[in-house]
Amino acid sequence: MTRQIVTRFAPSPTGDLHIGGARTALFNWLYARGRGGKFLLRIEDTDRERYTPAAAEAIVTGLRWLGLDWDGAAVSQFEQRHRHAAVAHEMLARGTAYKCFSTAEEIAAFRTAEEAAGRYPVFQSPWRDADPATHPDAPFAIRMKAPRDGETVIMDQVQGQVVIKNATLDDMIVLRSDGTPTYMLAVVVDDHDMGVTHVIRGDDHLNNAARQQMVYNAMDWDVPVWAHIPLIHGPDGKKLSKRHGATAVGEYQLQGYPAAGMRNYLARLGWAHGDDEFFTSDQAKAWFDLSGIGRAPARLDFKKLENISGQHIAAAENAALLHELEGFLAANGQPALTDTQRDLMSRGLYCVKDRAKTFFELLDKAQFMLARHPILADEASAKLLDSVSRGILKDLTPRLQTAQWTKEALEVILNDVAVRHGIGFGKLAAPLRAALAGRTVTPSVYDMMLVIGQDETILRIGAAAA
RNA sequence: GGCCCGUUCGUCUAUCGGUUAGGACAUCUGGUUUUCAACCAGGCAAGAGGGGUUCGACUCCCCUACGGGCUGCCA
Repeated sequence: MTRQIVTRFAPSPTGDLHIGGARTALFNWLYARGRGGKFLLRIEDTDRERYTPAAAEAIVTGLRWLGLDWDGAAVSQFEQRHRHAAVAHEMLARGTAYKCFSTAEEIAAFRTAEEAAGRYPVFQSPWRDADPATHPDAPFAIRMKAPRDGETVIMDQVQGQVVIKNATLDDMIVLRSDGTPTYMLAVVVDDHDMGVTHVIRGDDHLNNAARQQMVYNAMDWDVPVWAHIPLIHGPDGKKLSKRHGATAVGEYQLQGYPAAGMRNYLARLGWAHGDDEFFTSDQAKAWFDLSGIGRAPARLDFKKLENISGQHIAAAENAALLHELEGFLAANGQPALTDTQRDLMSRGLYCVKDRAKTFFELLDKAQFMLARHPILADEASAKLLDSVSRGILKDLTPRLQTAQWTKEALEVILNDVAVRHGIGFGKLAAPLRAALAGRTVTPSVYDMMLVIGQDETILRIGAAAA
């Protein structure tokens, strides 16, 4: 029996959940969930100067919206600091780490001097092999005693075999002079303690993996499976930043993208399963594999996001779609739907959902269900309600009053009225659309009449024809 | 500067030595239509450059160019 797969998402809470981070979380989630494994969440909050509870909360909110559920409670890395320190001291005891009394100022001075001389060597602590008897009674940092010769090989599921010469790596600090652990130590200890079997993260950590692997070795721990995925770039190919527009997942929710569409789009960024473009999360879980991840950074394409988003809105169950729409309204600080509106929407969603790419568009197309008579005609549709058209609408009204409210019966009536006035159906539909919705762009006039019902239809036509 | 990673249509990608280099989004043309969306038919469009290896390279190797990352007592 093979070990259960455990993945994790370990963001640092420095702001909102970044779109790149969201994709990393998605990949971890897909990998674990598709294999009956566990997906864990750990907040890397060891940098107390930058940490804010609001940022940690934003990450949780973002993941929840995306529908990426994690197992157990979120782990705070900061709370594990004593455990990290204990491991650092164990490394000391094992002789795989040593006390370094060089001060930050000394190291900085060394570096500036070397750079001024045109060199960029790694700092080598003079205390690496110092006799403990010579140790001063002063604060010290604990540095890992990294091998100086040979090379460290990372077997990466995405990048392949990556060889890094040990001479290019310095003895990294694992425990600061104030007794707090560094990130390099903390990740390894936490991942080990949490039983993480697969580390799937951005390739900005690829070089770090070599140093972290040294910590695993120093502690005789099993090295996890590495998978370093390329970062996401902006449409111009540069590193994604604020000027590219939305970088936080929360902004995508506010812009009206459904979570399922977001997951689908993000999954296709840097990963492919043959020619499949549109798929559900269940399919993605079944298909997702590390071997399908590309090695080149991907760019954001909002047009494609919109397209995928529209497909997911069209394919959604009405009840679920309505529920998510209400979440969208709440997130945007919009008033909640009234019972009447919700009722109309659940009956009429079918005729608007396949023509909307986002919830904004969906709401716009659904305007005829949200409004009550009298309908305010916008400028373009008001022009359609001239005296001739109003006359036709007046003529239509008595027929509607006695009509059986089915599409077939309404078709007979409208066609008949159009013929009697010697106009094409389009000429009749245009003012009718204006009367019913006050817009020039709406769903089919039949669908609108059937959804809002006979009474409301007659009231709206009456108001427009007056 | 050093080290590491990358480079197929505008974009996301398929291809895992032999294909007319495929699909999707976008875009263009035509059709359909009750407006919009959708839909149908079709078009445009790619292996960064240069060397090798091989009967044969998008695929393997090297160099160059370009892009990205790391190089902290940040994460």
